[in-house]
Amino acid sequence: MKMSKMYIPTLKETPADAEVVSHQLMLRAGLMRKLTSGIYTYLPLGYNVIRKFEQIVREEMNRAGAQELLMPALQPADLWKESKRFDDYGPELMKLKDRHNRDFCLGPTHEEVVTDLVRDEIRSYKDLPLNLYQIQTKYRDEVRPRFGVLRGREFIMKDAYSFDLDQAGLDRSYQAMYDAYCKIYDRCGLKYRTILADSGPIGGDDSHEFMVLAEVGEDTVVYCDSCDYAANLELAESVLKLREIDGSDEELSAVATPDAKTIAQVAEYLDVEINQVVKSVLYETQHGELVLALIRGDYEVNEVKLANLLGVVNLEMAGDSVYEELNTVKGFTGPVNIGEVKIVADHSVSKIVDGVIGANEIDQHLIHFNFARDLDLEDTFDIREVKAGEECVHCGGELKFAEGIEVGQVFKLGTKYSEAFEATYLDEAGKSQLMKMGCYGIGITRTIAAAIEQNHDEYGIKWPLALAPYQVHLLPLGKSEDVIKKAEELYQELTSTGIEVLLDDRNERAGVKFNDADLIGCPIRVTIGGRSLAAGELEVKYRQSGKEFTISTGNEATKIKDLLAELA
RNA sequence: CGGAGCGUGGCGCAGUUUGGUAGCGCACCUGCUUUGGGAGCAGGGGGUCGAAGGUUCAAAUCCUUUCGCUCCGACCA
Repeated sequence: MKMSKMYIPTLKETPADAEVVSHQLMLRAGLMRKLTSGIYTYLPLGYNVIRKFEQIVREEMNRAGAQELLMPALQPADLWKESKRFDDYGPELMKLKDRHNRDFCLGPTHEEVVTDLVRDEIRSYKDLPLNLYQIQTKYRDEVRPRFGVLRGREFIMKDAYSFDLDQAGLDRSYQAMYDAYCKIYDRCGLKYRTILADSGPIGGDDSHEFMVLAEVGEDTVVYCDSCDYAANLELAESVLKLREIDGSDEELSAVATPDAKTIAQVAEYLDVEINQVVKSVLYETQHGELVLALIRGDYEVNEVKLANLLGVVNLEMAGDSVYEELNTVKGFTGPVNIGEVKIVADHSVSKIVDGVIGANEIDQHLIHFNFARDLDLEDTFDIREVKAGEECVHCGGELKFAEGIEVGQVFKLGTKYSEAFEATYLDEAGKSQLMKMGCYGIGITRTIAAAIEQNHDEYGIKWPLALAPYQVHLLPLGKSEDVIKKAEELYQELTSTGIEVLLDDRNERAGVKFNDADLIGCPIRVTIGGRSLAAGELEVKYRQSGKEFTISTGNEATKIKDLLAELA
């Protein structure tokens, strides 16, 4: 493509409202422009990159036996009510009404639509397994869109859905998708890690996330430095060190703790270790159920673990009215005499024999708390948030934290949706069976941003070859006829052999061309200058490594083709 | 949804405290010169100062309301 004819509005200055590098560079390199918060127009160059990535995704999905289709983005609410997700999905679901006041939503994902399709069309075990996918614009009414395309309200996603006869089939489909995802990210030259994940409101059993490690990751990845254990912080586990305390056998008794509302203040006031104080956190589920979570003072409650344990989707810290209702006081809440509240205790409090708890009265705590004696609870659970430096449950190694951008996720859904939608088939015995489902997503636009986060320098983007909008950037310098003629010839020759070339035929000074080339970041830059051309040479620079060298004129196209093959 | 900040030509910003006829850099147009890392000189075009209402002889500036955007948090893939 000739730059003089292509719309590539590069920016010299960094846009003020872009915070992260990928966002800044996507604007600066002329890949996209913002329409409104979290919603972007993809310009020719950016759309080029998107198509590149989509093509890789398509190839690997097809190779793995999936079939592409296209489902509607606009969906009737009835379908979502059938799966209970019209409410469960919460405010993230972009809802709207038509002129007849009927409820609709814009799809953030397509389990409902695809299951509805398949239940009507698939009747026999002979039709399974089936894996359908699409690449489509998705919608999520984000609370806070940010980081450019990393967290948008409208974004492009590849989503696939598998339907199998039984668990063994689902396991095979899942593995096939997992393997395909690895190939996709490998081909893009991305450094990633797969981690165990929480399945969130989508539901299901097994799930892995594909995380691109970067500086601005939104998710915290917990990984072991000596084995391959890695998990989302929301699910991560670690070895719990219980502290054996020789406690007295004294009865619970109230003590005054004026103004001591935090664990640290209580511990200091009473002169006890923080891990003798029991933290009591009051939550309210989406169904209005009240839950008091107990955890040792030196730990934090992991709300995702707690929500999963309770089997709820939404969990919020209780509001002031709840404290009034229960006749207790924020900062002095405790599990004894708390009233109509479900109590969930973390393993970390199970051995406490001389602990401190809130007394449910202002400026009062209870001491000599003995967990086993004073509470009638059958069990304790893991609702504890892992901290960096703790021990790995698999090998005893040290757990570390890293930031990651989630670019893909695979789920085993099981029968959650086939049950809700009665998606069944007749087996060989003529008996009706529920299909086993899986779903698999890749954030297309998000992956592009992640690739930039991982491949850039102070001058611009350094595209991995597979994602580059053009493989070769040709820079003729000056107005000499020889230079222009050579550039035109080389451009034609390379293009005709299928190489993607961007020719900077603009009437610009050398500095402008060099800077734009660095910014746009094509893997190979070929400079054609008056002097070097007269000397029978073309100059080559690799954007990724910075390596510079010259090639002699004559058969340049072949030579450049060889260089590309080397880079691949 | 809480907290903070910002809306002034296409972009980046100053001007707002102390009201007095809207400015700078980049970009754009014309001409001349220049031509290997974001050129120089000269000339030129372009702005309902986010919107609405109010105070005033006079409002970008003061007051009220409202909309939008960004960041932090909560939340989330």
